[in-house]
Amino acid sequence: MSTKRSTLQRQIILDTIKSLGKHLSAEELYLEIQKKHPIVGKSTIYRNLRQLVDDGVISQIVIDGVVRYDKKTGFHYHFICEVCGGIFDVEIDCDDKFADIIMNKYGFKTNRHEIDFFGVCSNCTDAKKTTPEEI
Amino acid sequence: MSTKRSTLQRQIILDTIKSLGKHLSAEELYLEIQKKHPIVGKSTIYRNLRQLVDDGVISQIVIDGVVRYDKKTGFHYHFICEVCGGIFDVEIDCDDKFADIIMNKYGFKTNRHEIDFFGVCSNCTDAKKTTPEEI
DNA sequence: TTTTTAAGAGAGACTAATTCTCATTTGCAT
DNA sequence: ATGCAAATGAGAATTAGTCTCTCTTAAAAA
Repeated sequence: MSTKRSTLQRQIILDTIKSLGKHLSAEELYLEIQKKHPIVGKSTIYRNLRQLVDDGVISQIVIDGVVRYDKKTGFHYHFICEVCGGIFDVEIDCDDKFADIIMNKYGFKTNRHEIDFFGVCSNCTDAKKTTPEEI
Repeated sequence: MSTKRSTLQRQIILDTIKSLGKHLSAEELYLEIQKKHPIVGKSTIYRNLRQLVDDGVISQIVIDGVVRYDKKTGFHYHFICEVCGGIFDVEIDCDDKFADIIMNKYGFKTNRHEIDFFGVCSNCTDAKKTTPEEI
């Protein structure tokens, strides 16, 4: 991690990301922070988001062309509900075989992968069940 | 597929995508087409790319925040080489268990997924082998 | 074939998201 | 306390893509 000074703004930004629901875009985060801390400018938010990603403190995901930030950095995937648009963290283990299969077939050395699953989340499935005629 | 008129421009765009190396961005495609067919305007390229994606003729991928177009539409994943930046189509079969695992753990119905693998392609691995002291 | 007409094209205005610039402020080492 | 590099804020610039509006043209109808 690079040498950083601790500023009020950076603290506010990080606190907001940690405390809030996940997967906000920069703009959403900006609006959220505006509510309680109008001191923090938009450039500062973009600048800090970039730094936090570079430092591996948070991670960046792109869903449907929109860049979003995720406080979760460890190993996980994402599930995007095509009905409500919700983005959910998914923790399943399918690490194992990929690297070997790809090495054997292509000679490529894989050190990381990302998976986005698309479908219908449980909330939306339940909602649908109550109005089956709409399906 | 929606009703479409066949125009010279659309043909040029589609031909260029089909004939060229894969995974160009809109801008790259525009520059490429400019070389041989300066008739085709940028709006037309964007408009047609969108239509072709909507019609399922080509597919759209986002790599490192950049939207790219892929003439391959069937089932496949992508491998991104972190050394040369190359994007390769990967065809491996790991469809099977995902949907069931996610349904059991989260109650989410998965109907599709995308995987991006990151690592070092064979070309770049070979290049490295010849200069091991740099690693 | 000519005529008609709506889809498509082209130029460039517009928009949204993000980065950059630069003058000002501020955390922190001395 | 002082100095200075790092960080901030405001807004300009950039980028990627969409929209608008007029002109052109593929192709259906006459």
